[in-house]
Amino acid sequence: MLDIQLLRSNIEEVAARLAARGYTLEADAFNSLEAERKSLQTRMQDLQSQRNSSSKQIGIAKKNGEDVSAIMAQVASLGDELKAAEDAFAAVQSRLDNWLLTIPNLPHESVPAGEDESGNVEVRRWGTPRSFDFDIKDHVDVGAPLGLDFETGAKLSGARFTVLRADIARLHRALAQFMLNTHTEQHGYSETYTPYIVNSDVLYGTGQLPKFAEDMFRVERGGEAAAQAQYLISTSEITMTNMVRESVLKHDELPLKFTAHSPCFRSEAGAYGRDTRGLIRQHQFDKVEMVQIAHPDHSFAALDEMVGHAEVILQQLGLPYRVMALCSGDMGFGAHKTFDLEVWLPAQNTYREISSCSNMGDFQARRMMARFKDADGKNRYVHTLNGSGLAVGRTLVAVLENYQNADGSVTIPEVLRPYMGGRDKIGG
RNA sequence: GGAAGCGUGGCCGAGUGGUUUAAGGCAGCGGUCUUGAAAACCGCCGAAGGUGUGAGCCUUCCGUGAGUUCGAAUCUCACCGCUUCCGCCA
Repeated sequence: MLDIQLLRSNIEEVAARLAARGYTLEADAFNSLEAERKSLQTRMQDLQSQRNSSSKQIGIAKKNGEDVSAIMAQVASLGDELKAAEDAFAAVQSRLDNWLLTIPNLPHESVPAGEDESGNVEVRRWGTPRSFDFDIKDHVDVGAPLGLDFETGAKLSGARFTVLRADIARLHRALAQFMLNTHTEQHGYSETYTPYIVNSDVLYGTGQLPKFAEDMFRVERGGEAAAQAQYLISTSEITMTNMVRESVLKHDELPLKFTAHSPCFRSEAGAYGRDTRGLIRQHQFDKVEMVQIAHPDHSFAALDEMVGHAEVILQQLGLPYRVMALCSGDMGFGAHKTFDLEVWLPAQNTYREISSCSNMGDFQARRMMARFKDADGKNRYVHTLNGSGLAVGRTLVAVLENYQNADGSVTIPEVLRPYMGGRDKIGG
């Protein structure tokens, strides 16, 4: 959520910055709604003030045994008038709030201008794609004999669901374990296990609601009608970030650094026909996520650090990648600044997104009322950051493709061997 | 699933219809004293919002939401959460 003060004082500049990400801010509509809010709020508070002082007079008079009928008569009509004023104000305020919740975050000034992913800027590359002396397969064909079973996944749950068996299942687990251990033991994150089902409030906090309900899976309890809608998490960013909602942290406990390995559930409503082959785009996939709750002065340093943490995973796995600075038109709804990591997939002969690390600024904090008490004693909004470190399914894809051998086996990257019973390859 | 109890500021906790402007304590901050610290003493000390150049003034908030009332932390209803006991259960 944007700072409403900024909209009041400088809506033209806000509109210009949002235009860079393809969002049209209706400035006139805001200004008239805001004018309405102002007069209604002033009137309501004025009436409340009258009621309070009259009621106090009645209390005092009664205590002194005086006649109160004169004041009572004076107050009689106030009730209805006040109720009407309160209702009118609440209606306008709620329209204003609901509208504010649909406005995306402002891109940071360092974000390159651009309309879509073609405007993203490569920051650096690491590693050299391997050259193969045999005809390579994609991960679907490499994985099938090793236990990557799309057919059974579809039988159980439909398209975009997968069963992993045997060595593939273990390799998948090994990847997640390796990532989690690296972030907790070397990068200072605190391991977290969180609910996979959350209340809708929480999704307003991180920005999935109200705009992106169609991307989520909504769940119902058996038997009774749900008191409140609940959803499967689409990333553990949601739960880890919301852990600090509605709280005031101490400035010296920042930054908080959380990591979790969790499944992620996405309806992929807008993705019909895209990435239908293989593991790239699933309704259910695992991800090791990093979240930082940072002091505003340090959030950009934290973002660089977090990108580095994700890079360490790729480097240790020996997977070539590049770092992309997302342009204004390609960033997510709540992002202030985003770097994507794209891993080399030889069968597609291209780099594909495997991690996305964002500084959300105070956008989520304002929605969540997540604050900290600064050294000067003032409460301020924290900055929130999140990043994949990494998407486990896509990392599995990258390992299968980059480490495939002519005989159909797959070499296990050295760092994973302790998690694989010491073996150096699977299959073949 | 059944029963009972409870929900008040960062924390503990008083308050059961009206000068409550939420007592008191702890923690925190500033000061006096001290070589320094502790102790003692003095003072400050919830949040969100509106309005104003400003000092300030005003509104809202006692789990959430409705209701009763001139007036609600306090009364009524619903919901949420927590605790304890019983039942069931990985």
